Amino acid sequence: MHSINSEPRFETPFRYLIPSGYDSGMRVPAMLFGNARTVESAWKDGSAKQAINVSTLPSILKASIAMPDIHGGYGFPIGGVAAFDYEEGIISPGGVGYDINCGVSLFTVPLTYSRFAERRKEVIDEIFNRVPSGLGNKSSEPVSMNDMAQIMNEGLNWAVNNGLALSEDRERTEDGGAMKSESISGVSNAARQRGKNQVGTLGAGNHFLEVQRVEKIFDHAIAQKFGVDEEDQITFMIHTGSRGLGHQVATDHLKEISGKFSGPPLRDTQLMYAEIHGRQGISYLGAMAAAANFGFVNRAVIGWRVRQAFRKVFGIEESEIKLVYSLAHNIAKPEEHEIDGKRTKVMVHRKGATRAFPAGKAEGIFVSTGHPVIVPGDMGSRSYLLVGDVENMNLSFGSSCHGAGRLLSRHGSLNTFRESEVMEKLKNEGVYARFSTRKVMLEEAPGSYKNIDEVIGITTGAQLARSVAMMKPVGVVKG
DNA sequence: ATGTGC
Repeated sequence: MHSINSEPRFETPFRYLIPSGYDSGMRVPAMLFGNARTVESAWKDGSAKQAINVSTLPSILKASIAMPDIHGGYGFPIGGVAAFDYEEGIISPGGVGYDINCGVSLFTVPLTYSRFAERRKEVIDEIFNRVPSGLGNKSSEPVSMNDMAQIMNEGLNWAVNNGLALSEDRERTEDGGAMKSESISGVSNAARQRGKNQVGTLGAGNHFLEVQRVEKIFDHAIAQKFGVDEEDQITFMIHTGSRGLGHQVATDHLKEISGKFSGPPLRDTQLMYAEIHGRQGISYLGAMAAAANFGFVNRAVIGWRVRQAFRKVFGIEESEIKLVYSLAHNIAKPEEHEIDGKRTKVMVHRKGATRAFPAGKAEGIFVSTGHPVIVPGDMGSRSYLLVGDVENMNLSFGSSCHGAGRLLSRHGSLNTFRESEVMEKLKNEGVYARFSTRKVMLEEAPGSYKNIDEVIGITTGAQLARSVAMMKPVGVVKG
């Protein structure tokens, strides 16, 4: 049926090609970074098919790309990267996801593990009490609508001006924590109302706050430049996004774009898109940037609460706790890439994928090292700090993976695990955990996620990123 | 992922 040239195949041990001849609608190939097992899993759960669907969209360039942690998402796969011609191309809210600027931040604390362990429970309880978590949970200090406008327009600058972040945090945040928004008028009043009560809140599901111990440093020179000085050092990681505000922005714009869509029939209505420079595209992009800025502020404010908790328990000044990096793994942004030997401006969609430009290409202070890539594992497992590798500009639009990906469904986890054994397992692993609900504890139980080491092995083996350090959780706060 | 499932 297919010619030999259109058969999907491994081009290299970690690169699986689905040629554009595989399916009549494909405009470009689909390229899955993975091994035999992850690729099989992508065919099984439908996410490989989703990557193929993305390759049929107008103005897509080079390839529809997937990271080794690919799994099914809304229209576009999670773990997907797709770039569209900037001048005449499209923007698709499904290629960003509902949780706009879902992302991760990593901080270092000047404490060794042994000193931390003496007061582990005290400081984790302190963090749990200062950082609201769980579905629908609200900030203890709602901001004004005027603040909301500033947060959406100026991003992290708002947090710095209000004493909730350090000035230096800006150079350690993607895009300085302030994406340019043409206009925030595309953020509905409902979205703003949801956001004003959620500054500094963690949320639920796989969002978490984790205190960690640096277990292994792979690249001492890069680690030191990132501020990760030695093994046994304490770090903390925050994984959350733009909460109800970003979700509302996605909902509003998908509805608006779908209602007036006039393009050719889509394979999947969830692939709905707008022209980048059309009225709807401009409106969505402005609102998306506003939500992204809210996400950067949210992670920064949570980081500030944790800094305060460490000050209270250990007497460490906020300024001694350094941000390594805060990044977005659900975002679309204009970038320049070389395609077929030509510099081309593209709108890169990364959904469950991390920008990871290598040395020489990276933004600001990271030009000499490459961008840090923060890859959280599941609780009780480990997380990785990577750095963009030189080859990835040609392979993946300078992108890397973002996490482990679920193994069991939420429902499956609820049926599989028991409260007592989860707590026992965490305790045995040396993790003190606080949860706002029992349901989330079970849904996020160790064993619910794929092995993070396999994802990292593929990511580094495929030369998307290089390992810098590995961290083990020692305390967890979850929704 | 998300104040409201199919």
